[in-house]
Amino acid sequence: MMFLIQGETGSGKTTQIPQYLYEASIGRQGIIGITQPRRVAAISLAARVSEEKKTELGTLIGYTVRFEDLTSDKSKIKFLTDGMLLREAIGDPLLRRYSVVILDEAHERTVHTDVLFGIVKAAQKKRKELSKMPLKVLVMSATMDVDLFSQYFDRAPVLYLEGRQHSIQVFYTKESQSDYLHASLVSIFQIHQEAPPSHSILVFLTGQEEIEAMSRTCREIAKHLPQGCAQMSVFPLYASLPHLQQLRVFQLGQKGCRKVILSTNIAETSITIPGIKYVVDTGMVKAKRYTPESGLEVLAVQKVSKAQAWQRAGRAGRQQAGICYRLYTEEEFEKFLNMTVPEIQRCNLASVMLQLLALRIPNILTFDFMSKPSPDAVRAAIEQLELLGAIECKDSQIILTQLGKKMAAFPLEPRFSKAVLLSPEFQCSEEILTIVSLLSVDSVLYNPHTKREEAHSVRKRFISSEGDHMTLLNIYQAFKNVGGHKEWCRENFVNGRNMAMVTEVRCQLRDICAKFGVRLESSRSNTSNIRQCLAHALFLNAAELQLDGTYATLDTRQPVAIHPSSVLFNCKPSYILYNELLHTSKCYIRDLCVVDPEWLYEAAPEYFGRKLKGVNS
DNA sequence: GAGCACTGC
Repeated sequence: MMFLIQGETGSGKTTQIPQYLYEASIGRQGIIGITQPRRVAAISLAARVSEEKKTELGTLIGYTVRFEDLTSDKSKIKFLTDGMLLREAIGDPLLRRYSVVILDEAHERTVHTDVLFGIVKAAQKKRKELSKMPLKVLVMSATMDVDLFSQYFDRAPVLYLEGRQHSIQVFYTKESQSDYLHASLVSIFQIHQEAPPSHSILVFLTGQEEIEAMSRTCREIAKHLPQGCAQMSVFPLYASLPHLQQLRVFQLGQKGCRKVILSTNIAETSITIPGIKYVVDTGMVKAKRYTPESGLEVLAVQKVSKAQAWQRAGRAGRQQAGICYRLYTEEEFEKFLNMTVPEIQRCNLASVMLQLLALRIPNILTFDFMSKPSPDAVRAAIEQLELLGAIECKDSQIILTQLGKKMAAFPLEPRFSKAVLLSPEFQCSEEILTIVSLLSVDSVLYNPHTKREEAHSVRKRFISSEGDHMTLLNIYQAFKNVGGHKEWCRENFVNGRNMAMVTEVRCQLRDICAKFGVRLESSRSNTSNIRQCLAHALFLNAAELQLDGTYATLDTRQPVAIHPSSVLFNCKPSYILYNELLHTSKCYIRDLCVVDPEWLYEAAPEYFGRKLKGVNS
């Protein structure tokens, strides 16, 4: 059985449907699992349904997210992140514990949901063949892309639910706007002068810097408005804004004072702000794209999709009828893509391919994706995994190696799990675990731009001439030496929350290591072992100093520059590893580690032999 | 001499 449910936000589908299914005894033989793209959503939905059922959270209704499992043997309805269900599937590709799987928020098309589409489809078929308990699948989406879903799931029937969304009037500009920042300023103050101050305005912009600059401008203009005009409070909103400041958007506005929220697309899905009457949509978003041929990631401002524009407009009609001003013409809107390109077509696939192999998918090259990634991206991922020793390609068969099997067990990018598994050979597992943990969470470095100089000078004592990895390691070790004080974090411009996360991730990785009997030891004062180990795992991300003083990557000879945030910014080591290559205003490499070229050759002699030949010919 | 959108295991 397979159903698609299309229902707008507010239709109550996510909280009600699991309960109906449970009451109809469909959950008798197994669990009803409901996936969510975000942790907070999984947790809060479980809490809400549990309350409606008047049960204690974690008994009949529970949730599972990374680091937190609030379920018991009694749990029949379980909310979990899509990534978590994917992890579970690696241990049990048939998802035997589940009688129903509900993939919610499917329109968001996260990589995890996209892989799950294929997994549940295959599990359903396989369970039928084996005459096991049938798997019922429900896919829930808020947008009209259900046709694509229906087609993928063999023309599964679609149920349409009525929403409780209020009507929204949409206005376009008459003429194309060359400067969307200026256009949004004009719109904000026009609304401000015409509408009652209790009507809040939500403006969609592209990034932190733009939002901070616009906040300043708005506040400045608001100061000089004519007598009788209402006051205005401006709230910036973006993900890297400290949590407490994010929460300010939920405060009730002062009487007679207008709330203006300037936000990134975080307000599109993750954060719902009450009382929005007006939405101003610039039609722009900052998004990452990936080029498999060059391995280049590009972060650039681009046009939103139609679906995204509708999602934004919808934010105006949550509590009352709303109005959306689009700062582009209707003709321009018609040229927007219907849907945002799913993430699976915009990312490095190494992790995904490794997971598919761990899921024992017979042929990952022909895996039934709803939206197929490009053959180039698949090829690049396979190549990467082969170079890392995770897979072997024999007679057009791709086989997961013993190493690859272990790599797939870590919640890490393949190159990082490779570093962890190699670390015993270099007697530096403790240090590698720390470094990898530091790299897999948001930066622990806190750089408020008002105290930039101070942060810089305080951090000097941690700087290692061997690069950013070693500098981060120094910071972590200093943090541990003082017993992980909050006070210490404040004094040293370290983000305490992210540091706490590092500790949690490190514990999880340590547990997985223990399961595999990975020997854990410290290299003590020997740092070259650590860098050698990194070289053996990150050799695909190496750059070489050129005669003219610039850098080029060894992989594709892409010219790159050291990012100014690196401790190596003013240095010119001959060979460096980098964690990330991102094109913003230039091609920058970030998070660097000084290495010896011999280590690179040792790590992958054949590969570097090939690369050298390429240079000479 | 930059300034990175957003998630997740």
